[in-house]
Amino acid sequence: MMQIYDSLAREKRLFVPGDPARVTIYVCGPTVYDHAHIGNFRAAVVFDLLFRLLRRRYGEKAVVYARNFTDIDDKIIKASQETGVPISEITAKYARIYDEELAAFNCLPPTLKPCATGHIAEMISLTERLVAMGCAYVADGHVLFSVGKFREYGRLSGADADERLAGARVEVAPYKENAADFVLWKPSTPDEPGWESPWGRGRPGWHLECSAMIEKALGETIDIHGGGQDLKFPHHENEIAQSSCAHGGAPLARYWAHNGFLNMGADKMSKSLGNVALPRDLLKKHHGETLRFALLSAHYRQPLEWTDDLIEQSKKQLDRFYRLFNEAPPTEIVEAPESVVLSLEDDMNTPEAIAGLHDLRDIAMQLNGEPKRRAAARLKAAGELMGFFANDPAAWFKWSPQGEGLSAEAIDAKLAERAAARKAKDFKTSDIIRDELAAQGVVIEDGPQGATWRRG
RNA sequence: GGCCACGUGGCGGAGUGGUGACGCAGAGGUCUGCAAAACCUCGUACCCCGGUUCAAUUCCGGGCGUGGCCUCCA
Repeated sequence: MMQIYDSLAREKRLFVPGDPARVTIYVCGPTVYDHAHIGNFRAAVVFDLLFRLLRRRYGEKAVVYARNFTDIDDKIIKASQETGVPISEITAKYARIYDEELAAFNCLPPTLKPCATGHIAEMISLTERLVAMGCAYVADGHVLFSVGKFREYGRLSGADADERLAGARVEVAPYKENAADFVLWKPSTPDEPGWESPWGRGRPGWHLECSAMIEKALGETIDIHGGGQDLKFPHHENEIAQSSCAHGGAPLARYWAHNGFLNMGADKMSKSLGNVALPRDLLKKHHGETLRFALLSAHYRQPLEWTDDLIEQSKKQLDRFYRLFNEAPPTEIVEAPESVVLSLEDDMNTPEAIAGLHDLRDIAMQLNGEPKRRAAARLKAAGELMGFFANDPAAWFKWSPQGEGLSAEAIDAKLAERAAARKAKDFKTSDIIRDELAAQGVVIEDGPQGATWRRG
C-alpha cells in the first residue's frame, strides 16, 4: 500500500482513495506569462512520479490527473500591456513551451489541463452560491470571501488569520470587513480583460479557479491535491475555504501533498530574487532525463541544492545504468522489482529507490548472457517507474545538446584513423587522437571488438 | 512578531533506539600498450548541552545555526 505525507494531518498516512476505480489528483500548475524555472519543474516532476505510481497501482484508466494553467492574472495583463502582445497569445505560447519542456523531462501529459478562462461561468456560479450562503459579500465592486464564516480557516498553514496578520506587512484594502478576507471576483477597468457577471464586468481572483475547476472536472472531494509548499498559504487555504463552504463542509481533498524548494546557494530559487535557472537554458546543455534525475535525487519534501555538480553527478549515475543496457539489452517486459516499488510507495522515497536501482545494477553486472539481460530488464522496469531509461543506450551516449560538438561521422573517421595507428603499434599517434577527442568531450573505450566512443 | 522545516563523512543525500544506505569525488589494486569501463579493497559522519535508556545520530527538553511561509511564487 502507498503512504503519503498529508500536509493537513501533518503525518504520513496510508493512501486510501475514495473510489479505487477513479483516483483523482489535482496539482496547481503555472501562471503562463513567462518561462518557468527549474524550481517550478520540481513540482511537475514530483507529481508526475506520483501519477505514475498511482497508475501502476490502480490502473492507467483509473487515475485522473488534472494540472491547470492560470491564464488570467494581473501579471499576464501587465505583460500584455508592456509588450502589446494579446493575452491569449502570451498564455498560449508559454503553456505550449511549458508542455514541451516537461515532455523533455519525460513527464506524462496530465489527463486534464483545465485553464481559468475556460471556466468563467463555473467561477461565477461558485461565487453566486457563496454569496447566497452568506460566506461571501459584495463590497465596492468586489466579491470577497468572508474568512470568519469558515471555522477551520488556517488549519493547513497552521495559524489563524489574525495571528498571521499580527506581524505581517500587508496593506489591508479598506473595503474588507476582515483583513484576511480574500477576493473571489474583482472589477475590471475598460482596458483590462473582463467578463460580465452579476457584479458587473470583472475577472476572477486567483484562488477561485482551482476550486471551480476541481468541482467541475473531478468532484467535490478529490483524493490528492498537490503543489509547492509556498502555495499552502494563502492559495490552498483559500481553496479549502471556498470549496468546503460551497459543499456543505465536504473536504476538498483527502490528502494534501506539498513539495519543498530548490535552493540556489543560500536562498530559495525565485523569480523575485532573480536567481533562477530555466529549463529552457538547462536543456541546451543537458539531457532532460539528467535533469529529471537531479530533481528526484532528494526526497520531494526536502530542500534540494541546485548546482552544476548535482547535474554532473546525475549524468554519471545514469551513464552507469545505460552502460549495462548497452551491454545487455533487456529483452522482456517485467514488473518493477518490489524493493524499488516499496521505496517509492513510502511517500516517494526517491533517494532510497535510486539506491535500489544501483543495487539492481550491481546484481546484473555480475551475470552474463540471458540472466544478465533478465536482470537488466528488472532494472529497466524499476527505472521506468520513475520516468528514467526512456532512451536507447546508443543514442544516450552519443547525445549532444542541439547537435553540438563533433559529428558522429567525424568521430567515427577519427576512430578509424586511430585503429589503423594502433594496428601498426603506433601508440603515440593513437594517443594523440584520443587526447584530441577527449578535448572535444568524447571518451574512447577500447574493447575486444574494437573501440567505441561516448560523450562524457 | 507568529507558524513551519531542517542541521549526517570532502560533496550530494537516505535512514535507524544497538553490526557506518546509496551516489559523486579521493586512495590502493586487478585488467589494459597506456587509458576508459568493469571488478575488489579503503571512511572511526550524524550542530551543542542536558534528560530518558543497558544502549541515542535516532526519543524528550533547552540552546545555537540555516532556510521557508505570513506579499505574486513550485
